[in-house]
Amino acid sequence: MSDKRLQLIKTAFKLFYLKGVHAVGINEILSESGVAKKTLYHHFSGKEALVSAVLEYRDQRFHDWLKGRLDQAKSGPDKVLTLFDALDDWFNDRVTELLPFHGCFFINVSAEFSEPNNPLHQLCCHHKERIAQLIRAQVDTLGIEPVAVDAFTNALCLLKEGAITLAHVQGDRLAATKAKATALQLLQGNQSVRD
Amino acid sequence: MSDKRLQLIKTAFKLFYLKGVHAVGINEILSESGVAKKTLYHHFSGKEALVSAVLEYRDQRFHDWLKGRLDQAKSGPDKVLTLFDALDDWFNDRVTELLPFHGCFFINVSAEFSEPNNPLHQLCCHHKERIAQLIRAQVDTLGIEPVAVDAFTNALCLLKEGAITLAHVQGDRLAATKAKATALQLLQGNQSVRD
DNA sequence: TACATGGTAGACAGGTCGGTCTACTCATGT
DNA sequence: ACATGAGTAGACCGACCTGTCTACCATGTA
Repeated sequence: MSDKRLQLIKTAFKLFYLKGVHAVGINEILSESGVAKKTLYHHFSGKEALVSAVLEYRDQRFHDWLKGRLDQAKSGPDKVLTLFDALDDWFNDRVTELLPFHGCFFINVSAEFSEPNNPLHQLCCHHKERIAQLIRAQVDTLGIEPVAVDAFTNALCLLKEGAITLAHVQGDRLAATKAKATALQLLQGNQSVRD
Repeated sequence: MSDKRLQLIKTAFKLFYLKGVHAVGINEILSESGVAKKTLYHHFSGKEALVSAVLEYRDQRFHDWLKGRLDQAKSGPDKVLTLFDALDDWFNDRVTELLPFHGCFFINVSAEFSEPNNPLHQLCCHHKERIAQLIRAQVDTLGIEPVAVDAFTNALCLLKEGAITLAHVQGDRLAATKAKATALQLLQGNQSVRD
């Protein structure tokens, strides 16, 4: 990957994430990154292709970060509860590699390109599916019945997205903590069924 | 409220909800609504004031609709589970007054105006708080301990927002059903503690 | 040496943006 | 009879948008 190309993607992400895609013009990205317009159109066919590349870039960064965090979890309930500790760090700007929290980039982009068959919207959907797979793998380690794995994975994904929304729209910095408490309650409920 | 003013708000909402605020120009709203530009600037000081009025309009409609649904619930667990039946109808376009589902308008607008101190963002936050109050009132009817009321209200809000996000970004039309199942599990967990 | 490649700076084109303004119509209340 | 206010149509302004293009500069390779 070319130097300038990456530079463009990083700058574009920073601005898109902060202000939204439609609110940021090509020229702003160029002046901020110090790259010439011709170079941009050498690497990307247009703005949409740049947005697409930015989505893939963020998908990779976010996925890697979360996988790293989940891999560190001790076996047992911690395998899933770590998810909410990671979210808590994200919401409260303790993860420098993700930049200051401004909601989920993919939810934000989905909001701007809300048609389900829009390619950018589909990239956002794909990201969410990858993250859900990551969570499912954690739930699998708990050793509960397959039906319960599905249900619990769904619940964790719902709580995760809910926490992101609360943290962003309502500025609720405790959202991850609340979600963790709910997840713990579900976990205990599951156990009592088994006992 | 003037006839033309309401017409502008309705048309603007339809377009903003479908395409996003930044993606829709004043001229499109005018030609779609058949209102003259001068009339728009007679009723609103600018585009931002129009967006603001649209947010208030949608807040009122959504709040009234949800309150109506929740009021119909039978006493007992149904008081809170009705919430997810209502969401299910919304996600699957069985609520004509809310227009075809394109996510939560307030989450979408928050994504485009993500600075917490932006007035439009704050209106979105205010809407979410009003809806949360509605839910809290339902939880109150369950007659559980005050501490549990807080926790359960938080959980329901998280599940609600999560369901909206899943339904929108991932196009998961079953999101409300999944959230309902999780809520039911929490409800049963709460009861087993009391027994 | 000759030439392709990736880069810079920035003028330019065609279009759209939000917003202002003029000139006109029409109903209503005094 | 007439002023007022709400409305229409649409020209116009300056700013900004995406995207193209020219002209030039390095650098590495055949």
